[in-house]
Amino acid sequence: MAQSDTVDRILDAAEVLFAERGFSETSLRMITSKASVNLAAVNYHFGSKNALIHAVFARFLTPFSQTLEQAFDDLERRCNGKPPTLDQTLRALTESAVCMPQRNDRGISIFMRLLGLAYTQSQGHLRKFLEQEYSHPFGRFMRLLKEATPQLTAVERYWRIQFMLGATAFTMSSSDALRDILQNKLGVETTVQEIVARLVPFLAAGMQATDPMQVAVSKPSVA
Amino acid sequence: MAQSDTVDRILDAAEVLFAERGFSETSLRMITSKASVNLAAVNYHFGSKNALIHAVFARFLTPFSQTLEQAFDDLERRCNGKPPTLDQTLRALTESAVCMPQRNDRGISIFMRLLGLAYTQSQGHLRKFLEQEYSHPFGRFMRLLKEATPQLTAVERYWRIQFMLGATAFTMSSSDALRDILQNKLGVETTVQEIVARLVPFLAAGMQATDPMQVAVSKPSVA
DNA sequence: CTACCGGTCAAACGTATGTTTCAAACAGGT
DNA sequence: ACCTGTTTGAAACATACGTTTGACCGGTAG
Repeated sequence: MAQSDTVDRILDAAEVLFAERGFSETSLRMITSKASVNLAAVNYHFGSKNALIHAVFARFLTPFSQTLEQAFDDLERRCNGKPPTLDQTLRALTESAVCMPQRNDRGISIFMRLLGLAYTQSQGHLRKFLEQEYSHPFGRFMRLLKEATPQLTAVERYWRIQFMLGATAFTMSSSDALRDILQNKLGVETTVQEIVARLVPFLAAGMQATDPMQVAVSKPSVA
Repeated sequence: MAQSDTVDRILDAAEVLFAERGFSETSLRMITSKASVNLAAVNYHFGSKNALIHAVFARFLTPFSQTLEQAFDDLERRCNGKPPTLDQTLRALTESAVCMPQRNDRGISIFMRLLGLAYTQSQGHLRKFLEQEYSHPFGRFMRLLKEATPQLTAVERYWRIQFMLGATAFTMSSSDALRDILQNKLGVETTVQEIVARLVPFLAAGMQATDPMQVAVSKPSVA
């Protein structure tokens, strides 16, 4: 305990509380009291609440983006030259997320929810931070998606990617609550791995649905 | 102007600001100054900020749920006895939403985003309010979905409904921004009706994907 | 021993929030 | 015109927030 584990205690507490309650609804006083550190420690070590939020994301996202880039490298090498399929691309992403070394068993669940919140809550500073820090793996994922769905027009693909993002971010951002509901209503336990295993086929099927606009062009009066 | 349009001005302003910034991030002072009414008017007319949030939802959701129930009535009458298909059920929902009398053209977009926030932001009071106020049409929609997808287990169907909700709420909530991006990048105009026309086949395809868990049971070692 | 320095602590700061107060303005019925 | 209940107005209220301050502690180097 020679040099402060204060920083880690703050990050641990902040990560959990942010995931449970959102960013604005979580005060520094809640965080510091959960972490059993002094209130001033946050501003001393991180500078501001926003910087703390960035640090929480960076602690997970930096190793994750490295894992992901490597997974993409492996995937492209295995396909030597040919573009990977949609299913392969989605699995590379989800498996990189699931297989990250976790601090605890709820780690992946917590972080999925944080990512969902990042998209949902209007925290301009956070989106800017994520964009300029992690644009490379994100752009690469987009390129793979494009190559995996050559049958789609650019416009149709654009919208379907939004649909995928939405289903993912939304589900993950409330996955704890949803899991509880499921447990109460149907008495079923669910892991994040299971949710992801269910989500990927749903997304892949949606991405590969026949283009309604193309159908409309070729068979304009179909029921 | 005999009896206060203050109430409506507050609701109009609150609806827009909540959709743009979320609930906690929107103060009563922002709302009252945008609405050009006195700060105290909110607590006078609604009682509290939470009650104002409820009123914003009720103003849209009450007529919508009536329209929806009627659309379900029509649908079931047309199918006399046989359960409606998934596609029919989804269209009944989306068309009821799109055809609601709008206060302005962005009305549907604003409200989709609010629904998304209601699910996402941890506002216990809101979820409780929505559940006990609109459980009937919601339960009816769920029953129709169940009858339209008899091949799914209850658990799988539950999650896929969440995925659908997510894709819809997310896309609709930011459809204005997304439409602008699309126009700038690809020079394409898009209407809300078109987005819905693209969304429904995506959702239907996702809902009808083969169940990954069933596959895993019957062919455990499939690639 | 002294001087320093990274770190912690209790306390305070300024600001913004939701809510309350109470007097003034207004409407409609008689 | 005069009440009566309803609606607005400006100001204050108490509270919670993020941030800053300055004293204090425990090593380590000069």
